[in-house]
Amino acid sequence: MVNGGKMTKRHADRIAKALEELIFDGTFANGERLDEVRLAEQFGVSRTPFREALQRLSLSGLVELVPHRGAFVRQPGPVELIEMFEVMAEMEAACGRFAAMRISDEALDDLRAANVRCREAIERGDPDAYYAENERFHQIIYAQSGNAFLAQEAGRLHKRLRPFRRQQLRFRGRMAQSMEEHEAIVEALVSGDAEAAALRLRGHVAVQGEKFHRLMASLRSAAE
Amino acid sequence: MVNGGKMTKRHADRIAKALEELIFDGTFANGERLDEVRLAEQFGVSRTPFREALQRLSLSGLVELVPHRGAFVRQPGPVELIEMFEVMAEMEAACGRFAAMRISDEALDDLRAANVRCREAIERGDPDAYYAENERFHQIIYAQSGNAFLAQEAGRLHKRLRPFRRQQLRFRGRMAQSMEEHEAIVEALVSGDAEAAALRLRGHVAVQGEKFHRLMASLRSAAE
DNA sequence: GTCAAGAATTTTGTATACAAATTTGACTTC
DNA sequence: GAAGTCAAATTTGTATACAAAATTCTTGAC
Repeated sequence: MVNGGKMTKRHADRIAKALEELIFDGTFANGERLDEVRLAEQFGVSRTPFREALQRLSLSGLVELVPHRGAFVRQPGPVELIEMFEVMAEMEAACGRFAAMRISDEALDDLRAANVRCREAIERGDPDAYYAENERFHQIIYAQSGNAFLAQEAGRLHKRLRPFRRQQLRFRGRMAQSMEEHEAIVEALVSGDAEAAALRLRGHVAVQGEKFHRLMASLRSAAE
Repeated sequence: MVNGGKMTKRHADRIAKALEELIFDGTFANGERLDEVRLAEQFGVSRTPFREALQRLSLSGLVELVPHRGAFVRQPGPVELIEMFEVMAEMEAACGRFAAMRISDEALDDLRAANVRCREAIERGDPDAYYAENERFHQIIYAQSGNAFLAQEAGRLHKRLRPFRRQQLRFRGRMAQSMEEHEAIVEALVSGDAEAAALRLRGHVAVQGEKFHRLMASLRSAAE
């Protein structure tokens, strides 16, 4: 019972979301300080709810809150990014390991359906549609881990890495490869092979080899 | 650069820590509402920093913040607890997998030293000392994963589960068994066997078989 | 010209005051 | 007597005012 989709009209919520977007978008540069008075006024609220929003973002790691100094946006650097992907890979592997034993038939159908739409998106050459279905694919696996806590944590990290994962798909041939990996993952889940599911999901998410260079390249371009 | 041990004198920090303790200790019952005005006064501060503290605790999952209703302490129930231990086991397994390849010789010595002190604690029949060294053992492995992000996440969850892990050690024979598992883990790390390290750490942390019943029993007694 | 010390200014942290929303209780009605 | 409705009273959410800390700018000495 986690305040299911109730439309909260709290200013703090709205601002936290907005700031999150602006940080993801790169509107705010990396070390930039978020001026409380200026931005609060810009959002049309007082400092109190604005600071609440900052508090939350600091716990998500998007801003660093230095005592008596202010809030600074904190984009992950190359090292931290690699680390986060490493953890993401392990989390997805864990989800896959559990899901192999716990997934429902309906969910398997949903995965297959998502993959079909993925393939259609590739044929249309539509990376956005592909990304949307890819997202759905992974969310299903999180949920089917049968572990709500794990699903939540995986979702959190996924959200944080979203812009970077998205970027990765724009590289030539990656969508097709990703597609094949998806199908191998479903196959492992269908046959209930926990280790294979874990291994394939880890490999699917892990940033290694060519993917590593591509990530670094995208980082460099983002920095300019 | 995450504000390393700097002694912050912010009220919000102090109160967040204090509340955390009180919730862990079970001073606050499960669904209990945390009255802002009463508790803020009790802590000798105004509502503003007190609410900041609540915000943080809500993001750690220790309290649920219902809009326009208040803050309610949220002790994990049996299901969530099992789920959290499941994730903890996977995280430690991941730490072990990485550490097997990345651990330093000094850290291996530290692990052996911690184990020696563990054994001494058992001989003295001192569960508190054992727990302290056990904690150290695991923290070393987190750090030696060579992944600061993973180490941080593992540490967070470890902290959250601390009271329950501690309780587990009080059961007859568990310390000795835990000790053996520690040594098997070190052995795997020494030989650089990533899969063995992961497997053994997962098994060490996982709550299954007899441990499950014990956890349930301790929960029941805590509820009364 | 550079560096240091200190005052002025800016900015964060906290307290208080006010507004909005929810809960509670009384009163009415069936 | 029970249920519904409306008003009073809490209680949360937000704005503003004040205090404390840090930064910046000025001023003076070497």
